[in-house]
Amino acid sequence: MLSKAYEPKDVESRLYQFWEENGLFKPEVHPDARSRFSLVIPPPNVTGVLHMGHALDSSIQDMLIRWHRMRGDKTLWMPGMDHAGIATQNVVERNLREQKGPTKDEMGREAFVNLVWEWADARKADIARQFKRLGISPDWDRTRFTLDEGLSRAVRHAFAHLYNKGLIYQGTYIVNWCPRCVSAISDIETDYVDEESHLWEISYPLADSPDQSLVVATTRPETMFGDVAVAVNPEDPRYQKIIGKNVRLPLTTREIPVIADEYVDMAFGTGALKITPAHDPNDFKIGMQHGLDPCWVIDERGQIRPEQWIPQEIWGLERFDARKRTEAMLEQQGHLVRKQEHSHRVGHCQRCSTTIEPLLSKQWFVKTKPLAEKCLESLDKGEIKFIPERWTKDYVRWLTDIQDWCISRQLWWGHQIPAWHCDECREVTVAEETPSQCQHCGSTHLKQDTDVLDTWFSSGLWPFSTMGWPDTNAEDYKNFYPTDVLVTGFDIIFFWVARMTMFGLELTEKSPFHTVYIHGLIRDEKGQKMSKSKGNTVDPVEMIDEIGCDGFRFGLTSLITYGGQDIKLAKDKLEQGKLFANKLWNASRFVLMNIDPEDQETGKVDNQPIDRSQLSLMDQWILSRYNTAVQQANQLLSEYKFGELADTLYEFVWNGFCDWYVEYAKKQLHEPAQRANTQRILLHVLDGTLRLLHPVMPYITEEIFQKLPHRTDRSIMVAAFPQADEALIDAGISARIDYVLEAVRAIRNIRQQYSVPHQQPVKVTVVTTEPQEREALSTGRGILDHFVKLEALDVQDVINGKGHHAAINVVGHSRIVVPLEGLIDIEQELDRVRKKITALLKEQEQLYKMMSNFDFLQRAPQDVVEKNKSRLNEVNKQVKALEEQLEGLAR
RNA sequence: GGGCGCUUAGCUCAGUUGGUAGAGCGCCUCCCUUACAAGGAGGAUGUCGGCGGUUCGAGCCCGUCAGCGCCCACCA
Repeated sequence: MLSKAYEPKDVESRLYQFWEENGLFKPEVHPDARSRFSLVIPPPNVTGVLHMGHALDSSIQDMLIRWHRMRGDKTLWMPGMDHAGIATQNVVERNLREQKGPTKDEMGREAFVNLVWEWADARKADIARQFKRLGISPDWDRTRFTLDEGLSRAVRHAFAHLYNKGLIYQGTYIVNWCPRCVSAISDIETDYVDEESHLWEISYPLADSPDQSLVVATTRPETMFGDVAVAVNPEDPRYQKIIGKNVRLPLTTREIPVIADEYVDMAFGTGALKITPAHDPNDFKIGMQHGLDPCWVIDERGQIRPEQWIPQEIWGLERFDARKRTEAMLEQQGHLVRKQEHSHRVGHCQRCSTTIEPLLSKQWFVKTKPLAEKCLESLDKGEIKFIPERWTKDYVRWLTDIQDWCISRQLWWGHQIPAWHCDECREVTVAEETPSQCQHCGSTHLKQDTDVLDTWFSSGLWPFSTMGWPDTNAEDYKNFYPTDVLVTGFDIIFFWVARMTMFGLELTEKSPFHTVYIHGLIRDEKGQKMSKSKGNTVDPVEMIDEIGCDGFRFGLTSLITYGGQDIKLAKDKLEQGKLFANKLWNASRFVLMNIDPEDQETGKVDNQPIDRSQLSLMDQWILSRYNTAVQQANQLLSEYKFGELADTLYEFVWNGFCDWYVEYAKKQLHEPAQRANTQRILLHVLDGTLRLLHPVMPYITEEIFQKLPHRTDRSIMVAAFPQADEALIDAGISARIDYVLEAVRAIRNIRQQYSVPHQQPVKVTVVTTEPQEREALSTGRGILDHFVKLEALDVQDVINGKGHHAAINVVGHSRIVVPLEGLIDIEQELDRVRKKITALLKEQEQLYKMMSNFDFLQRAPQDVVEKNKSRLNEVNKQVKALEEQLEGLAR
């Protein structure tokens, strides 16, 4: 027997242990399956704690994997975590700083990396523990980490492959440089923010006639010492005469040429652009085209280099201090023509928010064009599709305009680049395993490149590196690659999804998955993005403690939209999930306590199939609705419509099974002829419903399932997912019974409206010319009788007779009429209604008064105003309804 | 500068082949009836953002405007 209320806590830990101990998360539960289904989890960063996004993401994946497992597929869900290079290194460095420990440079590379490992290992265990609270079912024994030996080998293999094909190269280009992380970062790790700044106009005197000058406009005066030219548009009439001449760089003695380049916009600033190739991507391009050598001003920590072409006053200054000093010096020497307000977009490091310094430096790059083309071809061939489809556009656009990907990072935590520099011939040897000698000159004096790879490089290999690749004979690789569906948020389509398809198609010649399911972002109740800095994050584990895993997951699932809209986290939705779990629990209690054990010893009950020749109308109705729900559930799952799935199941369980069938079953259980069959139907529908719900609500369904007397499976996880029995879906019966139930509602409404006591039977007249409705009423008489006590049921074509004091409701094509004479004291009822109207009118008056006061004061709190408004609305409507009632009574 | 999404009940949102507007919460009335008061029964509620068009018929298709939000882009 089930306890009176569902207690999630002990059930959850007990069952999770049961599942794990019985190896139910493993593919081997279906050793002989003909079809298979596999997923890889988007590996969470070891820096993080589980947030609502993970909860959503993994709940969706768990639904898919549980569903497929129940369908008998051989399923693998590969779990794991990401080393999150830059993020993790930053956190550990910060910890060191807070503990006033040694800096990483004082510790040295090896000791520091060991420390990070220690920290990461602790975090990994923590994250796995949190994940398990979600009730998800990946095969934990396979847990991978992007820095594991196997995955590292995959990284080296991939690097060598791409290098040998010319798809990885080393080059000197402008990269986004974070002076705080002291590393290059990629374009998409840079966030642009509009900032209020200034546009400085500076006069550069002509070298041959110092009394004339050329005025340039810049947002970064401190970089002027790196200028190697001033560019003007070749069409610009203002500057025709000075193209080719030299100007002198203020505050220095250097002279630089005035060049012509079409890139320059004549309308912007003064139409003269200073060219600083070392610190600006466009300037770099122009400089290259004009054969100008770059001239560095700012170093990798964002400080001014001590170089002879830079005024000594600003040596070693931080960039923004240098800007102020430069401005002051320019002003002092009369070179500052103007300083205007100017807003523009400035790049920031995604990890630490530091302003990016575009810096010319030597880095490793992936040549992305050929890889991206493969992705686009694959998309054209229909090998991959996005749900919702609209994300395809973003994916295509990004791949079409793709820039080469800077993959080297000047960090210590990550995959060290498998490239060795020869001390003698200066050439590079790239190899999967540490080479003993230089490929080019045979020298043994080799030094490995000190940089590590962008963390997304290893993530990009995730779907196959976790499966044993590059060993293409690895069991998992053979059995489970390519995977089926990738479930993630839109924020990492570029970072991750596109990198996986690029690498997958190049390295394995297969798309790593055929479907990408993109869900919305979880926002807080006000619709704001959740973030630690705003302090509006919600801890899913706390939520689960509060409302139980199943209720939480159900609530979350019902919020998922097929359109991938962002999700505003509404607490009451989750509460609703909790209530639903409770409802399911109690319905199950009812079923179980109404089953007669046939055999006292084993507790086994009547295990006979449902006798289809003995079905009552309600039996037929519930079986039809149940099988419809089954059909829909299968359909909705295959279409990834999870929100609709939750709605469908909720509606069926609550409004179909509990509200009507269980209530009617109470009667049928008392009829000896119907008792056994009713028990079988209750059990059958309950059993099927549990299976339908299991992918969404894993624990409670398992807990109840294990109490079912006739079950043969050891766990609901391996019980078959229901398939609809179409012979039992009967639209005609459904419609007729739905009509009868509508009639029940109408009669109840009338009874309540006129306060007819429940013991008192009523006479009902139904006026209808519809043959189906007539028929439904006659066959459904028993149902009507059970739900609303009837004295007489009369069906006719037209209202006959005097019908005074009749209450009328319209249902379908019928009018349901209950004569009130003899049922209630009309005078008394009239009096009661009149009194009520008077009271409401009084309240109405008060509310109006209050509202006009609000208007007058003009500063009432919005929520109070709204509450009043809606209350007023209510009152008005009630008054209207009561007046109508009054009219009916007086007739 | 391009692109995308959203606007439906007091609140949060569903609503795909165009065919009588839905759910949950909240609100009102009644009920502790042994599955469940974390419940039951009943009820009220909408110019589907504005305007125009296509259609026998538009929340849905087309055009346009407005408000909100997001993404992308090298203009110093």
